[in-house]
Amino acid sequence: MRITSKELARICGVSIGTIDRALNNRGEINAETREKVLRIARDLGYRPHLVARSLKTGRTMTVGVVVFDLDNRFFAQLVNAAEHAARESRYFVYLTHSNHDLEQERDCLEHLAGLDVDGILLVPTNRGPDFVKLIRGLHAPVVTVGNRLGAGVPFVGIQDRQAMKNAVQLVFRTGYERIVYVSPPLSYKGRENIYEVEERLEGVREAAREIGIPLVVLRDKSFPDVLEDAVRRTGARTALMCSSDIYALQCLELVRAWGMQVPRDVGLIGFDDIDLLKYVRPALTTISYPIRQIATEAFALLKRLMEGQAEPPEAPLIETRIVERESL
Amino acid sequence: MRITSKELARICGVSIGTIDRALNNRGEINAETREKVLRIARDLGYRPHLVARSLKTGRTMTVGVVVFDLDNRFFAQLVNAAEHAARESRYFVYLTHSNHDLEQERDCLEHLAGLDVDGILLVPTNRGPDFVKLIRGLHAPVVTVGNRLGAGVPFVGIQDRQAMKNAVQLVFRTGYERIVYVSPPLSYKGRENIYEVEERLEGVREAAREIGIPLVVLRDKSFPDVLEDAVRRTGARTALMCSSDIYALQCLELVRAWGMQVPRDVGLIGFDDIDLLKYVRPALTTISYPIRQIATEAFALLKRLMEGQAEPPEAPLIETRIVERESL
DNA sequence: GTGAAAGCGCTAACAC
DNA sequence: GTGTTAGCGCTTTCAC
Repeated sequence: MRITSKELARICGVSIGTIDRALNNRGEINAETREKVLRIARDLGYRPHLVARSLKTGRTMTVGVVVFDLDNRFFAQLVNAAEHAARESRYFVYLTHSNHDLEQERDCLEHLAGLDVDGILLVPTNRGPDFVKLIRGLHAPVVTVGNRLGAGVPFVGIQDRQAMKNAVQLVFRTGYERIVYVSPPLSYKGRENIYEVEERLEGVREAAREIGIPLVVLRDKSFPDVLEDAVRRTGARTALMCSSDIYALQCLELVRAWGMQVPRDVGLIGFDDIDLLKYVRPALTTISYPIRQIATEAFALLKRLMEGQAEPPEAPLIETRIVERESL
Repeated sequence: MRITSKELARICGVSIGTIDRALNNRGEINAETREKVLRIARDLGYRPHLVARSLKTGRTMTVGVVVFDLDNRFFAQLVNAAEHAARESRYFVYLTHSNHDLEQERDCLEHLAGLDVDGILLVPTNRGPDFVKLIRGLHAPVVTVGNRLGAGVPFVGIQDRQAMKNAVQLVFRTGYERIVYVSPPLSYKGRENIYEVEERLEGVREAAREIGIPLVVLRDKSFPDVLEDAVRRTGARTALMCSSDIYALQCLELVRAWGMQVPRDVGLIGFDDIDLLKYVRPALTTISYPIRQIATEAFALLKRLMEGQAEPPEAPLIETRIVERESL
């Protein structure tokens, strides 16, 4: 069995209060006594019972993280960076994962609240007033990432819309005469929060309109079936823009299958700059998503919230940059 | 503030004992009373305080996971699968990550023990008797994955050695006349546990000796500097074998840079079958690492251990299979 | 069928 | 400088 402070007190021949003073060096205590307690504690492998401490102090020094997909490289990086930031501030991480399921996401949040986490980092798939109400009822600060809930729920994100506008301009400047934008839905069970997908689409639309470059939007999951037709429809020089790198890679395969080459026959640009791009040829031009920075800033915000600081819920959106490689 | 069972009792006008009977439907209780309590609890958003429950019951329904690298796709999948398995058994996951640091790994384990987790899933980097002693002192069952500690520490893994022997045989049968095996060290700060790296190397060596096929082993981190020489040294048809897919992808790039083609000029085979291979051309032949299965079996074993079952610490190693694609 | 009370291991306030 | 004690929110045993 594990050794408790009470037992340690008995063995050291002092009171439990003295044990506490020695272990957490608080208050006045005889140096000799402290040394003795510390030594015996070490020898016996005493380890404070953090659950009991939490019950007493009301702080768990723990943050919960809720993502909807860990298999996705993207979230893995997010969790990684968050874990890193948390550790630096001596917080531990409860990882939960909602598996694209709206109900499971609510469960995760409720459970984390039950575990009395000091704060929660959430990549939401739910949205709407009921969900916001649930979040407020958690009695723990929540910071969202990726999908914005609005309604004053703290959020850290990037300038999706502006990023796409910049990309469209680059496409135009590079000499392309039309754009096919591939933006399939991220599929969840049930209703979805597709804030980023919508923002990016809006950015493309706005910029295309302003510039006056023709735009075809493919929003369906079955875009591979219609892509070739969309690309070859005219003789005009076409750029394929994708709402994420994963789709861009799919497009790359398809284009190759038709016997066309990137960028000679068609231009291609992705979004996210996922790390596996370094193994892809031709090297994909893309928009970088500063996931590390997002995670770090999100945790920093969460930390300030956990420490009771008043904060504006939404910090300025983070700028992105285009990573120009070979595909455009 | 959150609402407690005591307060709920006051509001419902019953005793705290009755509250418990209603909430956890135990023992005999008047149906009406129960309904009333349940209704009020729901209306008030009562949520059991899991920390307090744990303190009382001595079980946290939580498992700790310790990996040394989350940025690595591989561990992300492991964590993901483990989280999945854990959730199915109503366990929650504490994720910690040792960042390749031996000391940090020990910290993680100690902290998890302090958090009173019911069990721990560990991908160890430390090894040796002191580390095994530390693990035994945790007072929680530990299952290791990836690197074997021996000394009776429960372990779930694959037949690394046999997998490599099979691969060497395939290489030979396919008509290659010599092998260059690339197996750089996984770098940790300090001493490392490289059980799998060693097993794979040993498998290659044994099989090459048995078959009588010439073998060059490149164990250094700087293998890119000497690879070309090692490959071109003779006119014999050469197969490049790598201890992991990541190195195989690096080799692929290098081979291309010399103006050679895979598999026409040189054969290539990796290990792990990481998912990003689906975007790589030529498609890489590799050995699949059943990470999902490993995670699932590891958690299943951990669960039996947590439930107090006596178990042989090491289950039979899991078989692998070669995924034949285009590179060999 | 319900209430009262002890106690999990720790921290912190108070007494000596 | 040290000891004693209450109490965090829950579960569980024992009365009634």
